[in-house]
Amino acid sequence: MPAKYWLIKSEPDAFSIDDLAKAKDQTTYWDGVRNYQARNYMRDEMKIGDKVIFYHSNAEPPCAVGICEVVKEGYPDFTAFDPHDKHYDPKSKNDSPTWFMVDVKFVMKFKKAVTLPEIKTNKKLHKMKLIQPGNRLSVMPVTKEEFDEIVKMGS
DNA sequence: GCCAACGTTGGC
DNA sequence: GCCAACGTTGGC
Repeated sequence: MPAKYWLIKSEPDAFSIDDLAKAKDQTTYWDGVRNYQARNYMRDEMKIGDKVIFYHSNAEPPCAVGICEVVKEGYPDFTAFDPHDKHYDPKSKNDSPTWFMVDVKFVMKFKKAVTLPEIKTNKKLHKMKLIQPGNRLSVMPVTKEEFDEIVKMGS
């Protein structure tokens, strides 16, 4: 199975790529996703070694800022079990979790952030889910071509 | 801070 | 099962 390519969004105020680079083992668990489609991607399709674009949403400007990779495949998002956690969800039970997450590890930060306007004006990226109206998925697949193009724009 | 786009929830 | 209300996301 060849590696797949993904894009994950984070608000830099909450968790930025620099936070990931500084994290223990430069690795974090991608918790708090409470969207079924994104959940399915993490639970079923993201595999160890898959490459992931790290995207800053709600930034000025919004931009792709670097790359990380999947180091642990879908497992229950335990933050959903903790009533004190911001992402607590009483629907999710230990024996039948509703929500899943993966672990990602820092790979590199782009020399130059690739901004949303740049992505929108690049013809090769017109098909990206990211720029389709109304798409608010925080985890989404990208093609190898799109991934390579963004890496090229960022270096 | 605003608001459009959506997903989810809950009353019926 | 419909649909209005509500909450969240995320660009601007």
